[in-house]
Amino acid sequence: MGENIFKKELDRETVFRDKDAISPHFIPKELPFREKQINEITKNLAPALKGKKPNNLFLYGKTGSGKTVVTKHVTGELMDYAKKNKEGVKCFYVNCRNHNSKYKVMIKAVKEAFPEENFLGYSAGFIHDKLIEFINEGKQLVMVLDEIDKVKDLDELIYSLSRSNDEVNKGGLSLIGISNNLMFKDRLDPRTKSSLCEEEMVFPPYNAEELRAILKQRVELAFKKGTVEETAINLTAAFAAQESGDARTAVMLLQRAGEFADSKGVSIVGEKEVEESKKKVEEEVIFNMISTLPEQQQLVLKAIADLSLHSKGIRRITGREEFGVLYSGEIYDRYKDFAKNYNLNVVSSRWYRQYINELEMYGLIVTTSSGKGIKGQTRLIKLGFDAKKISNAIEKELER
DNA sequence: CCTCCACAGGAAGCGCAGGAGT
DNA sequence: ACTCCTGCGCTTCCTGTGGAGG
Repeated sequence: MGENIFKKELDRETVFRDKDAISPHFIPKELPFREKQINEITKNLAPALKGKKPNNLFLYGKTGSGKTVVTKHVTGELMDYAKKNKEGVKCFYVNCRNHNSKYKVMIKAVKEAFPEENFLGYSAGFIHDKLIEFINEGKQLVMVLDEIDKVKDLDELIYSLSRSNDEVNKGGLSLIGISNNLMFKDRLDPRTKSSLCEEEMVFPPYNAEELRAILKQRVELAFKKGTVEETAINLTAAFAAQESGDARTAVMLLQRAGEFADSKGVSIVGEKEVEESKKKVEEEVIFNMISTLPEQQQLVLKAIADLSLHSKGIRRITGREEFGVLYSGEIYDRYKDFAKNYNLNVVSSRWYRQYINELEMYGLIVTTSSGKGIKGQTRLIKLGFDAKKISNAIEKELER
């Protein structure tokens, strides 16, 4: 009673100083351990300032290895310089997850070139001509295509872009392609490949020590002084290093840990908060996995969860006693019951085995071949995560 | 040792949807 | 707009495998 709820919310104690600085989209001024990559990209793009077309560039590296952030940093600097010196250089960034076709990318490009005009609905030919017109004024256009593997007709896109360069006598168009999928290059037309990969660069994952330094830098920007314990940073770095050196998840983990501290009204972020936030992230990952699973696989998983909850639990396997181990056959029987209850069709046992294999690949279950003590040959199946949580998650999904 | 059990997983083929070709 | 093709999810059929039990 009394105090306004918004005032209360705003007055709330927080460990953050500038929360943006720990969001995954933030681009820090300093990018440690990426000097080499920054230099190379800079060297590659510099000719644009002298009116020469830079080489096309292909950047590869796992998620959270700094590809996007480094590229945005360098192109930002380039634009700064160009603006001050009135050079005819323009950079723009496209995430191909949202712009996943040649047409969409081209639209984005001309919109960038002529910001005051609207091009939606125009023919592909018109768009192409418009782009040529822009470059022909002697300008250099640098396109950054993030997640470039998501473009459906990439061969055509790259072909028509490189053809554009032949059609103009001044100016040029170059691109920086970014991907975390190295395999996708093999699916490309050889000409596309050689055009896109005039220069290539690999971004290695960060190790624990590097992650620690990155986190420290971000903590300084985003958190109030003394609110984050050293051990919390170390633990976060260790977690993220385990998970393939992804700096983005590291940053997210710490952000969440801070939010946890705030919501609990604690003024210091310690190991406990980091652990809690990791647990939460993991749960979300599991839930996301389950919700993208086909209905039938959800049923199989539910059968496994249900049996591990309600069976006697302990079984004697090769002398040892193990908890929550199930036979393939009993799971199939339970699955059939579930499917009938939900009025869904029942797949054959052969296909059920296929499901089991896939669930194992996703890491949701663990399987072993049966050994001594069990008649016949079967697979022993165990849930990879807490049965109750999985069971609840599937329950929610099935009541869609 | 042989047979049976309780499966594992390969091969072939079927029906269907959605994209390419014309 | 039409066919044709291809990939996908699935069933059917089949052979293989390691231990239990007589």
